[in-house]
Amino acid sequence: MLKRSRKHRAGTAAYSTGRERIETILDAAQRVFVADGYARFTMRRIAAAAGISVGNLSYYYATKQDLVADLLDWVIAPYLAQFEALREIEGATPEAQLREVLSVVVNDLATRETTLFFPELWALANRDRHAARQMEGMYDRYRGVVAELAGLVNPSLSVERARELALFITSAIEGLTVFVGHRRPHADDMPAMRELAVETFVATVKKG
Amino acid sequence: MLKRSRKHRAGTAAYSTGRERIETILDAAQRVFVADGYARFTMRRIAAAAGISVGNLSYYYATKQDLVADLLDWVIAPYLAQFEALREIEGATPEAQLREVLSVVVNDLATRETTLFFPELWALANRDRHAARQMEGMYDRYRGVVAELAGLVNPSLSVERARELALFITSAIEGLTVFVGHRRPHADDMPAMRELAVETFVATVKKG
Amino acid sequence: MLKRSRKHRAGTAAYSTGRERIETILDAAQRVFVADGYARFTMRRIAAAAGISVGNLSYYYATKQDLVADLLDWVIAPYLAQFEALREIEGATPEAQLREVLSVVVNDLATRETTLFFPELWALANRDRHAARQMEGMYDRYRGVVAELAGLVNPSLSVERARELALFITSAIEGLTVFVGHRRPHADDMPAMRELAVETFVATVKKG
Amino acid sequence: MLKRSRKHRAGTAAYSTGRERIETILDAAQRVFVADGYARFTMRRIAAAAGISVGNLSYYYATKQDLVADLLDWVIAPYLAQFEALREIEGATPEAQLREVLSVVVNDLATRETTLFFPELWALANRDRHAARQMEGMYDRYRGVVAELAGLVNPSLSVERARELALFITSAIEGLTVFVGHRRPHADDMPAMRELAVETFVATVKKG
DNA sequence: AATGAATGAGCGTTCATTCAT
DNA sequence: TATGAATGAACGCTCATTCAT
Repeated sequence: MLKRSRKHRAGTAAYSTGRERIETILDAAQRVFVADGYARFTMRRIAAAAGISVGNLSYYYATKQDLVADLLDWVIAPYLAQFEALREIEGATPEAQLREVLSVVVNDLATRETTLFFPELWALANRDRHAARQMEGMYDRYRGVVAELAGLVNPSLSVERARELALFITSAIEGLTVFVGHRRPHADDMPAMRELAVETFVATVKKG
Repeated sequence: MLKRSRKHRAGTAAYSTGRERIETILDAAQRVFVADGYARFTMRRIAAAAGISVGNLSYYYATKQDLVADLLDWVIAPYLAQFEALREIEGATPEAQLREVLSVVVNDLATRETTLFFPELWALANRDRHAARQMEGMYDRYRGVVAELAGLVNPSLSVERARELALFITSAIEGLTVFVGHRRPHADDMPAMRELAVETFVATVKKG
Repeated sequence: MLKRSRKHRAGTAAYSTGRERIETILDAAQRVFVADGYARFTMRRIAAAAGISVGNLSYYYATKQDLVADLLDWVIAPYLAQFEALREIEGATPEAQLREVLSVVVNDLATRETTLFFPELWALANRDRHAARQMEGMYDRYRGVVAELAGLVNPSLSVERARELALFITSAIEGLTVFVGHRRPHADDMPAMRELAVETFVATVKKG
Repeated sequence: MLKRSRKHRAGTAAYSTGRERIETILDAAQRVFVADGYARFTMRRIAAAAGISVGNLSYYYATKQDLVADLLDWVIAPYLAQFEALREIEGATPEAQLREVLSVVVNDLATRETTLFFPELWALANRDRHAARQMEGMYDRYRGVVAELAGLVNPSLSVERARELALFITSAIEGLTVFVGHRRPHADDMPAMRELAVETFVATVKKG
């Protein structure tokens, strides 16, 4: 999972200490969210993880909701950056690019952060409108990349059909997280699953 | 959804009232879990939903952990029953049976209970060993059915390969829950997704 | 300040311990309110004063608002009882009864509880609708007694004029609280003020 | 309301900007005190109302206590100025002057600021010695004016008796604040109360 | 079998205050 | 002068759990 971002929603961050502190906080918040889940994602734990007082955490994020919003942006940003980067692999055929994208995404789902973060996010999105909207924004862009590549691989695809295929393929891949993700019971089957995913979904695109 | 279970509680439950009370509790607990998620799954809410006192809930389930354990069995049981039932569709070809199984499972994921319950379960399984074990037990049996049918559809499949294909197919289908499940942003694409899933994964099995 | 009451709004109080506990709580709450004022009227202080845990206080009064509502009833009740009792002084002329009522009320305002409680209540009533309503209920009945006696003392008074006179007289008397109340700077002038109040306001009634 | 004061703060305030800032702060503090009451009279709210940072507010007033002290002077000053002005109504008889003073005071108590400010002040004076002293200083001068006029209206009054009458009259008038003040339940009876107050208390002075 | 009563820890949030810049 | 940054205590409230009745 890559890093970066700083679209914070609260806090002032005029001084350099403040700017750094926000990154410290978001980093700590991510660690807590990943390690303990949303049920134990408390201001106190986050403050402790960031090495600051609860009062100071509240200074930067007046409400937990604000912090969650910023955290999701912060965590999602590197994925977004990754998708944009994948789009720009030069000199490869569209099919090779599609294969690469699917491979990279499947590989990523086996990282500790991704395996632990996303199921929490899915559950959260079922209860929290803001979280749902932020999550959907990310997946929209992800699917956009896949749909675009699908259209290049199989030019007979209508825009709508390319979108449908991308929705199917990306959704299906997310499902692997729960079963072959980091320390999940079938993590050992990861290589076979990656190959199956790539071959199956490239075939799906070609068939239309 | 069907019934069953009561394994994890300490009490006697020898009287019919006791058994009924437990069912009342588990039913209430499921409603709370589905409606509010694990983060708001509290003993107080469950007691209120069951129409009993917190004290009495504690009589049946001394700890929240015990209740969660029984709840998972209780919720999972009907899915298990469903899988067994699917196995026994008579007079159809193996491929027709496989198509039917995949269709039924995809359809089910769009019900409110399934869409809301499973992401919570996946998240929970990442933190709680007991939950992980119970979840895995269910998916094992589900995959067993799919693997068995895959072997019948394509007899050239080794047992191991059939298992792999079943893991891939069932995992991928679960991923649809998050995006085309009940009231999820792409719920309207459900029919297209169901068809794609059935065609794609039957082809995958045939191809081996 | 007299005691009694038990019109509690929250809590269950089915057991005798619970019933007694509510009185313990209200008594403690009154002591805190009188001793520390509304600004320091906190659930923690009240719990400590009652010798119970914050959690248990919350068990009886789920919100502070509920507790305040009950407290006001609890504190106001004896005053109400006092007014009703004053109405029933037998064998005295209406003027003697009116003099007695005014005397009693002026005397009461010099008690510690009254001097400290009522200014807090007045301030609270300016911010809190519920408190305002409860306070007005009490003063309504108080003024009713005075208006009734005024009508007996001076039968030429219209009902409306008697009401006006009662409003004026009772309001004016309340004003003394701040200056000749318990440990207030002019507490020594209490006897003179009482006589002035009685003579002045009886004359006002007679004059109409 | 007029201006003045700045006694209780530690800083320099030698620059005109400093003096202006203090006035900005006191003005904001008064607005908060009147609008929200002492219970919500917080440094943060005041700073926000004054459009400055909490840190800067602390520069001018190191403690909340200091700010309260200055605020009371600031709010009280215009009332004092008003009393002095009343004393100097030329060309009228003493009785006309007394009537005028009582009328003005009763009218003032119906303003939003007075209705909301004074009950808070009375409650505060019961807990805070400084506040009590400042309040008493103001009322002393107010009563001085009334006592002086009483002596002119009824020359047979001893100085002591004039003081007693002034204490009674001014205290009684304050009581009207709670019931016929701004948006109080009997605000509509204000004209009748004003007339009753003037007639009753002028008669009291004449009678001695 | 069921309740009400109780605890102590923890929740998100606000507070007066301090201090480096 | 003025700010942002920080603390530690306290706020109202909810929690899982325990226990007498």
